[in-house]
Amino acid sequence: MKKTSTRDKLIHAMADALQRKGLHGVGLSELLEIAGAPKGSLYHHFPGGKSELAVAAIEHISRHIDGLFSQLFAQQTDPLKALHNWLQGALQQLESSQFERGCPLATIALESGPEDVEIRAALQRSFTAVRQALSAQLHAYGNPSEQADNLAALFVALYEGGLLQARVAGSSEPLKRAATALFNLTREQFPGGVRP
Amino acid sequence: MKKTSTRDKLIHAMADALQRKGLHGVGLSELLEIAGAPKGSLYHHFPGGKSELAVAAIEHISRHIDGLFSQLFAQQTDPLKALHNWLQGALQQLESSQFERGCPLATIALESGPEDVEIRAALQRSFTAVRQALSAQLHAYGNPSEQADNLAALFVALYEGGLLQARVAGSSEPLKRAATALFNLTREQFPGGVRP
DNA sequence: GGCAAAATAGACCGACCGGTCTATATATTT
DNA sequence: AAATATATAGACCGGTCGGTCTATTTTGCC
Repeated sequence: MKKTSTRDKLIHAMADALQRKGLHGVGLSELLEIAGAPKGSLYHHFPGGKSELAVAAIEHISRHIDGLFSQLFAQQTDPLKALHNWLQGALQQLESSQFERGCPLATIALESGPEDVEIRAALQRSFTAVRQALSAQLHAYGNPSEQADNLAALFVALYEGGLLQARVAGSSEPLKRAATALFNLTREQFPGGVRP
Repeated sequence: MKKTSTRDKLIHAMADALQRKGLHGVGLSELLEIAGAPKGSLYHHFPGGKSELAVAAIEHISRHIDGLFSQLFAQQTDPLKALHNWLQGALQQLESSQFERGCPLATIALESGPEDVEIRAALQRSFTAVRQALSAQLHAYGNPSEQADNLAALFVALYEGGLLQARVAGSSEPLKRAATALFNLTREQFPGGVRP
C-alpha cells in the first residue's frame, strides 16, 4: 500500500517543514532524515536543490488548498459558512499541533527575498488563485465582482493574520475573536443574511 | 550630533533585518557590518548573542508601535480613521521599500519555535499590548468591551494578513481591497457612523 | 595623572550549511 | 541476458554559521 515515491516524501517533508519553521529554519539533513532519503535522491529529483524543492512544495500545497476549497464549497453552498468551516479546520490543525502548524505558505512568504525569484512567483500564483477562488464563490452568491474581490482579500487576511496571532498567543482566542467580529459585521448586510 | 550608541545601532540593525528577512535570514556578520560594530561589542552588550539581541529588537519595535499609536489616536480621535491612517502608513513604508518592509514582528513570529522561549514571550507581550491599545480606543469610542476586543483582533489580522498578501503580490492592491471591504462593513453599523 | 570598569576589536573555533561528485544498485527496454 | 536509464547512497568540500576568548582602547571617576 505504501507507494509513496521518494520524490513525494521529499515534497511532503518540505511542506511540513515550511508550515512549522519556514525555509531557513530547516536544514537539508533534517529534511532528508524525515523523508528517509539520501542526498543523492534530492539532487536527482530536484537538481535546483533546496529552493527547487521548496517551489515543488509550494505548488503541492497550492493544489491541496484548491482541493480543500472545492470540497468545502461543494458541501456548503453558502460561501460564508464554507469560509467559516475553513477557518475552523485551520484552527483545529493549529491547536492539535500545539500551535506550531499555521499557514504553510505564510512563513516562506515573509522569509523570501527579491532574489528568490521562482519561490516568489510560485507564492504569488498560489495566493492569487486562492483569492480568485474565494471571490468567484462570493460573486456567484450575489456580490458584485468588485466587492467579491475585496471580501476575498479580507478573508485571506483574516486567515493569515488570525493564524499568526493565534500562534504567537499560543491560544485560539485571537483568531476566534477576529472571526467573530467579521462574521458579525457580515451577518446583517449581506445578500441573503447569513449567520455561520 | 550622531550620538547613537553601539548598542542602539545593533538593535536598529536587527530590527531592520527582522522586518526585511526575519531572524534566520540574517547572519551575525551582516548584522555587524550594518551596525559597524565588531563581534566583541555584540557579546558585550548582549551576552545571550543573537537571540538576546532579537528580544531587545522586538521590545524596541514594540515601544515604537506604542508611540505610533498614541500619536495616531491623539491627532485623530475617531479610532476607525486612526486605524485607517495606520494602515496607510504601513502601506507607504511597504511600497517605498519595493515591498520588502512589512510588519517587523510577523516574520520572526512565524519562524520562532517552541524552543525560543524568550523571543516568543516578547512577541506575545507585544501583540497583546497592541490589541489592548486598539481595544481600549474602540471601547472609549462606544463599543462594548467584548466587541472592542474582537474588532481589535480583526484589525490586527487585517494589518498582518494584508501586508503579507501585498508583499507576495508585489502590489498594494490586496491590502487596499481588504481594507476597503472592512471599512465598508464597519461604515454603517458603527457607533457614530464613520467613513474613513 | 592613575586606575578600574566599560567597551571595542578581531583572531579563532567546531559545527553545520547547501551543494557536488563518484559509485552502486534497481528498474526498464531490447 | 545484455544494455541503458533511473534512482539511491553517502563521502566529501568550501563557506558560513553562531559563539568564545584574549588583547587593546576608551571612558568615567578619585
